[in-house]
Amino acid sequence: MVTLADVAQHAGVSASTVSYVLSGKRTISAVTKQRVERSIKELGYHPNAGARALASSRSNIIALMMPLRTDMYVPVMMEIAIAVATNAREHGFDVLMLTGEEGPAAVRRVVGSGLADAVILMDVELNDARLPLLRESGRPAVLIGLPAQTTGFTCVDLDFSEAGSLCAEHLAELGHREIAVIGEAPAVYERKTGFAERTIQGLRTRARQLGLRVLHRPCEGTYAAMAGALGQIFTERPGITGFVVQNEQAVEPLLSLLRQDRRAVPEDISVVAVCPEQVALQGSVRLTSVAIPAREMARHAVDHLIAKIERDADDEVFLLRPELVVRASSGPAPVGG
Amino acid sequence: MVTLADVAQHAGVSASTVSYVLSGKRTISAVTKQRVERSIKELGYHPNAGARALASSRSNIIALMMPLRTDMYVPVMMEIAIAVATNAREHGFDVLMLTGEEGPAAVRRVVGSGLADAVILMDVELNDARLPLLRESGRPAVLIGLPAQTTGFTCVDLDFSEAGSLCAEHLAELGHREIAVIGEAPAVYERKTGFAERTIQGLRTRARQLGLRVLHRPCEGTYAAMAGALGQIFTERPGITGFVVQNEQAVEPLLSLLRQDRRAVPEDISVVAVCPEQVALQGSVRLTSVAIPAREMARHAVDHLIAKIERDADDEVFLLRPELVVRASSGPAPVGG
DNA sequence: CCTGCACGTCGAAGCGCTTCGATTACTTCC
DNA sequence: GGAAGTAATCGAAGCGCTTCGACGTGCAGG
Repeated sequence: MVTLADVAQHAGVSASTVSYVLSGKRTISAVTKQRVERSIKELGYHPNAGARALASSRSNIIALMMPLRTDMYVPVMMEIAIAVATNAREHGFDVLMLTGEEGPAAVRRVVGSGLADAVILMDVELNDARLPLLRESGRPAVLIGLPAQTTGFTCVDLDFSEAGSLCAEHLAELGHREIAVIGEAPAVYERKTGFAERTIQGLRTRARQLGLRVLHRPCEGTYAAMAGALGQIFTERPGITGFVVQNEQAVEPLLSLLRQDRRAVPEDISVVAVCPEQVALQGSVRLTSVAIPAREMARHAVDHLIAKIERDADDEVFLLRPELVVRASSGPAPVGG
Repeated sequence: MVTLADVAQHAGVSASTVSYVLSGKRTISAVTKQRVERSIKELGYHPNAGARALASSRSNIIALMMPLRTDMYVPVMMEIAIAVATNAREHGFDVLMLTGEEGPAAVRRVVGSGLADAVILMDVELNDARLPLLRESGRPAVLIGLPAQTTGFTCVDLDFSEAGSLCAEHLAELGHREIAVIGEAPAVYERKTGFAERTIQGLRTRARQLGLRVLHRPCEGTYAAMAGALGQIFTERPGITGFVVQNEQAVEPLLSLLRQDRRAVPEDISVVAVCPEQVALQGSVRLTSVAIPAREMARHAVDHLIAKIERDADDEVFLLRPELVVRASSGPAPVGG
């Protein structure tokens, strides 16, 4: 194992000089710098992470706490995770992956031991047990999601309320008067993550203003569940001509069932989804949708976290503006509907 | 920040005693032990990870190198990642998430700096550029997947060849004589990950023995691609009555298109999938399938890696035995087919 | 009674790095 | 021409932990 001292000796300088070449925290002459850099390369030197962390009390590691459950938004979570990792690397940070398994204790452990310099929390619940711990730890943190109480944290999320509102607007503009919202599985609502509620609330508010009638049904993302829900929905409200779906797993079942039911999309029924772009593009119908911008969220989260670590930036709440893209699944309400 | 020394002082013992209480590497009297443990609790002490790593040259971190691309097997990857993390924690290890982005350099960095004690590589290609680096680093490593040259590594993977074989057998037993295999997207084959090839090869070998005629078509997991492929397939081989699908994204498009085509599953057409259990259970039809056992793979990988770290266990190749579960998507070949 | 051995504890060295003065050698400016 | 500064480098302290050897103590065996 090659150490700083080895490099110093090889280059004929002191250890501190090598360190300063590496960190750039003091001016070093071009000649010395080159000599040191050559030695580093020749010896194949890699600074020891542990020693570095100990001496500088900075690990250059960000902890990313992921949801344990894989029942929801898997692609989004994965995309966020990968984007966080990629982005963090650009700032010289690595990412430690924590699962929900360990619960709030994980936060204490990772932060208390100085393993991570900062934390990103995914799948944040309204009254998340991890938040008080994190707050008192004083470590920089960014939440992906929106808890009830945001003080002390930077939060990044899609403005789901606005997303819901956009969906209502779009369908209203197309002349629809009665719509159904297929929501996430009931478990998601029970978990109090907030985003599902915010969507439906934003949608309802706008719908009221526009004179749109709304029926909301949480629904598991299986064919069976969807078939059940759909039957009920049409029995209860035969006049429904529009669907808003916020449950990526439910999208294909819905489309497939409508097809079996001889209801044409978009001629008879319009469908708008709140889902990752990929889902909207890849299904049997190119969906009119509001995208969930996973990468952008990850980018914001990491950038802000780094800013907090390095020059302790202020807390902020980033509510990303949703955009509705019209594709092939929505159209004018059928005449006489 | 509370240190070992603080705890020692508070408990009225020396620092080394505290250390030994923590590690259990020397016998400590019950009395002292309790006293120390109380002090630890009272002071809220957390050992500093950096100092520990420096002193012991063990970081208790495993690096998990994930595929960058999210074009394939996302749920499987995610499930593996989470299972790896969960499992590692049970052994007192944390998991550092590396993406493919950085390429082989990531291996060098993480291993050279002592950031990680060991590495798990996912999405291993036949002649993966990371392998030589890893081999010369001498760090314990486990590969998920099967490269051309396995010496020096422990590998964990599903026995895809056997999986293919099982699919052929099942369809042959049901009386099918001509089948089609819907494979992964062409890009997956070009990438030379091997598993897709192994499946088709195992399937072909068994099919030959059983007098089964096979048509193999790699296919993107979109409706459009699937529609195109399906058209071609039935034109080319109208007698086909069975499908084997190894592309989780293609499963629903296939079922949906068959339905539109008025071909009933399983009466007219049998479908067998090689996919995660969840996909097999959640679609419009409960699929006869060979499961991809993500968790089991993760468990094997972590357990063996820990064994290598702690008592440097031998390299092994774990080829998990696939199991075909019969569900609603396969049945006897139609008479006169 | 002394030797030998296990047990329980301590002290000190050292892991590889960062960082804070201190030092030296030049400039620059009045 | 000397004071004052600046640039480039070095030495040493110390980050918080692990670990090795040493040092009592108490007890069994000869």
